Amino acid sequence: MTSQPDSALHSDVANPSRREQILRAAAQLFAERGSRAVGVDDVGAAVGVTGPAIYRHFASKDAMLAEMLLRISERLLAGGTERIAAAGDDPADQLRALVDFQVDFALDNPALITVQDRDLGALSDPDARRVRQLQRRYVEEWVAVLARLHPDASTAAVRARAHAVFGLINSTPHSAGRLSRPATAALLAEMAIAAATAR
Amino acid sequence: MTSQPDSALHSDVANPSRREQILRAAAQLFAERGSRAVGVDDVGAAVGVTGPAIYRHFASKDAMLAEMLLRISERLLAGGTERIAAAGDDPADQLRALVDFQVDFALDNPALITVQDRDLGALSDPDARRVRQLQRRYVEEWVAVLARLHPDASTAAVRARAHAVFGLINSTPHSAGRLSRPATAALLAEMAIAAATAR
DNA sequence: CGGCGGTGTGAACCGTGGTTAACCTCACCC
DNA sequence: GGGTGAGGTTAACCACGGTTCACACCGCCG
Repeated sequence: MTSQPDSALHSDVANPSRREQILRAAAQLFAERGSRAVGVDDVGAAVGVTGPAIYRHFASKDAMLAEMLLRISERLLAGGTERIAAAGDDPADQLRALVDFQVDFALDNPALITVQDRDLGALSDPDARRVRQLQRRYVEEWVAVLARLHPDASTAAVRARAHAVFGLINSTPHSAGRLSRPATAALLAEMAIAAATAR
Repeated sequence: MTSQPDSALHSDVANPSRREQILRAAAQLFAERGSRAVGVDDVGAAVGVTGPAIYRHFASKDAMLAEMLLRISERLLAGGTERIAAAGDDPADQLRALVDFQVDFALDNPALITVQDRDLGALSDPDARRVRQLQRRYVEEWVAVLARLHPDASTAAVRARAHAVFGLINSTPHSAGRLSRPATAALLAEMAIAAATAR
């Protein structure tokens, strides 16, 4: 799951294609200022290129954002499914696996977390629908696990619980900094489990 | 037509001044689409008026947003201080008071919650600084209480914990709907306390 | 060598949207 | 009853930013 010699059309972390560089820089800028507040020129400048050069790699600014959000949702859904499968049958183990996964993702990609819930509304209707569908499927993974831990709770309550746990873990971008990464991870995981299993 | 001579400069909930109507409509629209995506015309239309009419009540669109965010921060800080004072000396009681307060606020004003952390970056530097200062003071109220409950935790850890609890409670806008208000309030409060006191 | 696809540039185009200007109406008041 | 000021309206102004265009550069392949 690390660097392959890139036979498959440049998707390396070490030597990213220009397209990839743009996507990363854009994610960073979008997270800092909001997608509507950053210009195409800003994104270009961030990778050492002028604004219009972007259009050699993306059809439009909106297409850039759409691809960004779709990727995030896909990564989360795929990762969640995988972690659950690897965790065995005990719902408590599955919960811990999901929590660890989400905590790692949030700590590794605070910018993506921020963009995902701030700029979803800037997408075109069809794109927004696809992203929301992926997000919903991911949430349902959590709901299924939480439902087994709270057998007598309504699905509405379980879903609200899932969203609350996301909110807790995704608070990372707000508290970024002072605490060390492993300490933050341990703290968030502990709190998330406590919140998820409360009552 | 609607104007009612209000002894105290029109700040009624039942019969709000035009200025007040605008602020509320704007908060709603900003929450739904983001401040940069809603036009002055949209805000005007929402209160049955044309766009430029806004300028009879606000110096600019940015001034509108600034006043909105400043009020939120002030209400939170004032409310937090008051609830702590009314809760007595036991930090556990103080925590519960803060949690209940924040839960009520979040459930009563999901739009304001959304706008506050999404559009802070759209403020002018001086306005943003004032809002951040008020927010920081509110956070510090929480930190003080949490510190007494976790005597051997670093301030950085306690601050991260506070942000995580905010994230949990402020998840309301995402899970809005299906569950009844009192049920949601009870669930969020329970989870927040569990997360705040975990370990 | 010569064309060709891929990438980048500066200039120009143009819609959108915040803001201002000029004018209107009407309740209120001396 | 005419002046006044608050609050609206429409039309115009203007800056900003996404997008397109025409052109340049360059590595590569036949």
